[in-house]
Amino acid sequence: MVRARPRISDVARLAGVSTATVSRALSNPSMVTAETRATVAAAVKATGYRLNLTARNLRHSRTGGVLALVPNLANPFFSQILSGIAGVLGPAGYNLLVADTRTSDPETLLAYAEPSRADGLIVLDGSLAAESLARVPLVEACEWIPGLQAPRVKIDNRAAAKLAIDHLVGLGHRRIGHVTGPTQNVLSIARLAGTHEALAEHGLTLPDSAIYHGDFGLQSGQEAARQWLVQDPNTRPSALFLASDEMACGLIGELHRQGLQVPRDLSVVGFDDIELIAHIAPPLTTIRQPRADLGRIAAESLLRLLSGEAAPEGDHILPVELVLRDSTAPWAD
Amino acid sequence: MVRARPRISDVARLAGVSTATVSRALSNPSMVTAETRATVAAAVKATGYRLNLTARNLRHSRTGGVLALVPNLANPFFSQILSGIAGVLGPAGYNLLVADTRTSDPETLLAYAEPSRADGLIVLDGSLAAESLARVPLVEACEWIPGLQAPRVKIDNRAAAKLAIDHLVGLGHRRIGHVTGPTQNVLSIARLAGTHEALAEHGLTLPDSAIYHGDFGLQSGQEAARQWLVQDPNTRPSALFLASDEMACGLIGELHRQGLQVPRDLSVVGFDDIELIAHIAPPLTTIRQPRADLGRIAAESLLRLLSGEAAPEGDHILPVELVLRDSTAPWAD
DNA sequence: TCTGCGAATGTAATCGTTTGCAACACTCTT
DNA sequence: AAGAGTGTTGCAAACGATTACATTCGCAGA
Repeated sequence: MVRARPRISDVARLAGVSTATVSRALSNPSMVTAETRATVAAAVKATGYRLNLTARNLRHSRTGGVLALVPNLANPFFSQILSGIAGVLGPAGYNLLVADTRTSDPETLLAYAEPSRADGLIVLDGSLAAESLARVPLVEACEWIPGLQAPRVKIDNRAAAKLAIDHLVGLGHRRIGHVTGPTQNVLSIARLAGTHEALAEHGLTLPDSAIYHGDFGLQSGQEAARQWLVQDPNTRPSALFLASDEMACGLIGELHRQGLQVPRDLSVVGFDDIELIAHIAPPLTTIRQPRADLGRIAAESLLRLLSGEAAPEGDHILPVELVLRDSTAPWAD
Repeated sequence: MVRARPRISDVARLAGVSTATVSRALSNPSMVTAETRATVAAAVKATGYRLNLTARNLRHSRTGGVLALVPNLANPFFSQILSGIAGVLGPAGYNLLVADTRTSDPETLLAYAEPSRADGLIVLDGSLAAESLARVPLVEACEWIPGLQAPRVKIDNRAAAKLAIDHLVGLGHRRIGHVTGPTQNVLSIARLAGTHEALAEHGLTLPDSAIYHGDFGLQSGQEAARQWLVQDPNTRPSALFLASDEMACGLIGELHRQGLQVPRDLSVVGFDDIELIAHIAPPLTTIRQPRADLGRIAAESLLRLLSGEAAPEGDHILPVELVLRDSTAPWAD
């Protein structure tokens, strides 16, 4: 004999008051007498009543959800960011929805910008079309969409590149190469530009032969290693700055397999400081991004936006840090 | 001059039909004439109408969302599972909500089992209380909650342990140790039991001194290494089976730092086959779990459950596989 | 005694869909 | 010509909350 889920009117009947009073007692307690409050509370307990969020959301014209658009859910890089986001959203009473922008077909993707699905968006993919996202409150995190006007939470990728390059130059390296991310990616572009700039400041250049095109993934790091291996040992880079730790892992793994040692034969600087790379051999020198903070701050910004506050002026830039480990070594030609 | 979002009645007025007809034309096209269908479609386009999901969900008494309860969102292990889940849910028209069970306070957590928040649950955390989840359609994936009656998608952890142990015994190892996960964790328990069993089949035992208590994390692998290092080299294990790859990384990293070599000084078998460990030095021999499949199948099972199908009989067991790499070597005492 | 006021509560409209039922227009039998 | 059957549409009642507005009541002040 299961009876349906109790509604507010069941509570009201039992408490001997109107539904309006129950509603007020629950969501705006100061509007009712302490006595009624107690009566209602008792009735709630007796009926096992639980608020129906869908109904409330309909009435309030909101959804209670925030959608994170992630380029690739399977990529561990995003898990910490999501964790940061979840940590803020949960306590604030919002649901965290996630969607993978790479594996969704464009039509579905368009439906995400749909205000009846989520109250706001956290966009982690810089390759989405600006116009399809124009209508919804959103913030961009990590990556950003050129031409899209929205609060951005990011790091200074150029400054980060400079940290890496300065470190390598300081160790005596003169032939320094760069392994990029996907060609169109805003991060790849910024990091490559930063590399160029930083090298120029030291009177060095980045020849095309020292630019290896990757895609942030392990395989492409491996591929970069292969390209490097067949270059002339006397002119190829003695140090590489890679746009992701994953690629650095792939690269180092391949070099090892070919009998070469890092940092003896090649110094390597990664990017991201993902957890594992502190424990591999050799522990990787890298640029640390505060991933959880990125998520946290993006979520906080979005909440402010949703609560009607004006969008902040400039971008929110988080500090990066060079983490020195054992994958770089002095070099003398 | 922004006008409010168009509703179904706006479309109806423009098309010269009733809201009922519009609704049917959109969600049940075969019920209306091709002609009306066209008229409605034109009106939809003209008004820019988009269905309000909250209203539909209220009417249908559903939420359109599925909630994944993840023990630790920051742990990359779960990202592939989530990816598998997302790949199924998206096309099926469900939103994927995620929540971190570790960082949520118990009260919030209880609210998750709330049917007005999600239509169903995918539980990835075996440490939750069975009674709080009794009411909602759910499936358990990877981990499971003892005493909770629900479809389970998992691997055979004992058989997996046996694969690892058989491999090590085959290489000549006789003193084989195990690094566990968190003590209470169902996976830890199963893997430890499997290790015991498999060793017994070979006439070997697992003394307490060869059991190292970890928590799946990198640090605890490091800690296990330290414990192993101070044991008598003549009696301590010559091979270790670890309940996670992360711990194996932590362990190997620490051994390297102390000047020991894997697999020369110690053979190591991990668990999970997370992506990176194929590229570290040495590439790790491990048990592969089909993580994306776990997520995919869990999501599919839940969808079946939600569509009213009866729950399947037994658990859904996915195959594991021993992936041979270079972290294990023959041993002769 | 009467008026005015504020606090607590009730009434009923509303949020935007879906859908059971009824109405209607046909066609086809008999 | 009446009745049955079929296919299309409209009416209006849900779904379950919130809230503007109305009402009631008690009490202070004139």
